[in-house]
Amino acid sequence: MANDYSLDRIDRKILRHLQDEARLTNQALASRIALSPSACLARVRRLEALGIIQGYHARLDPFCVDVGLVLFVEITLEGRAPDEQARFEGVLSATPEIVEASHVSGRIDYLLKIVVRNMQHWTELREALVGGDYGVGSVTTHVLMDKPKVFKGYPVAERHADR
Amino acid sequence: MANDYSLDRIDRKILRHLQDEARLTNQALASRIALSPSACLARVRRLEALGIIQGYHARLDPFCVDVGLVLFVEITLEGRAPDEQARFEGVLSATPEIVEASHVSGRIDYLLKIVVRNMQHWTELREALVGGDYGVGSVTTHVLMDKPKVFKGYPVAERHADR
DNA sequence: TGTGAAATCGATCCTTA
DNA sequence: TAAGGATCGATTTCACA
Repeated sequence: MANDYSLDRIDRKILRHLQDEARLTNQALASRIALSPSACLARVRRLEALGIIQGYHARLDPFCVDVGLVLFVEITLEGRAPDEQARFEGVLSATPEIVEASHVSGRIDYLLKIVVRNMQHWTELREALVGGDYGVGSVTTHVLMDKPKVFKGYPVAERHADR
Repeated sequence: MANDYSLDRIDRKILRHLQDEARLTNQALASRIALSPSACLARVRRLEALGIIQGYHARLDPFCVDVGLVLFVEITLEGRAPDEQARFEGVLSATPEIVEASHVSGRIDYLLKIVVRNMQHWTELREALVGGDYGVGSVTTHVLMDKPKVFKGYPVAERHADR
C-alpha cells in the first residue's frame, strides 16, 4: 500500500479517466483506453479492491445546499499527547459541519474545512469548539472568497517516475 | 444560482446518494428514493444542468499515484490589486502540482493544496513560486501527516433551513 | 412531474486463448 | 491477462396520466 509499483500505463489511464468522469460506463471507459470491456472491468475492480480507488463522489456546488460560508480553520491544541489528540479527533467525527480535517506539521496542528449557513452559525460552532474542553488552544479562521482552482483529482503520470 | 429554493426533499436525497456513491446505477438510485427510474433520471439531469452537480470524481489514494507529500501552503501576495491577483492566479492553472487553490480573507491571501513526490520536489517548486516574479510575498508550508476526516461531500439537510 | 412499456445498450460471467 | 459471446440488467425515450 501507499506505493504504485503495480500500476501500469493502462491502470493509470483508468485512474485518470475515472478521476475526471466517475460515471463513465465501463464500455465507454474500455473504448477510451483501447481494452475490451471485460478486461477493463477486471482492472477497475482490482483498483477498488486494492484501495487505490477509495470511492466515487458527485461534486456539488456547496452554495446550493445550505452552505453560506466555507471556512478554513487552523487549530492548535494546548497539548500534543496522544490522548489529547484523540479527544480532539472525537469532535471531528461528531461535527457534520467539519467536512475535512487534516493533521499537519508546522505552526498549527490541524487544518479544518468547515461549512456553515452563516456567520452566526460559525460563531456558535466556534464557541462550542473553544469552550467545549477539547484541548483547543487557538483558532484562526479564513473565509473562502473564491476558488481559482477546484480539486478534481491528482495528477497521475503516464508512468511511475521516482524523480 | 447559489441558492437552493428549487430543491425538494427528493432532490436532496439524490444529492446525498450521489455524493456518497457516484457510480450508483440510475435504477438503484431510483429504488433507494422510491421513484421510477425515468423520473429519477430526469431529476439527475436537471441537477446537472443547473450546475448543482458539477462533476463526478473517483477519489484516489494519493500515495498510490506518485504523491509522496501533500502540503497545505499559505500564500500572501505583495500587493492586492486585481492585476497582481490575476498574475498569481495564472500560475495556479499552469502548475499541476497545485491541485486546489482557495482565495481567502484573513491573515493570508491564498491557501493551496499541493502534491509533490518528495521534499526536493517541493523545494524546487517553492523556489519557482517565490522567485518567479508572481508577486508572492510569503509562503508558509504545512505537511499533511494524516487525515482524520476525508472530504466525501457536504451535509445536505432533509429540507432547506434558514436557521 | 410521475409511471410503465419497449427498444437499445451496457454490465458481467464464462470460456478460450 | 485479454478477448469474445451469451445472458441478464440498466438506460433512455415516449405515450399517457
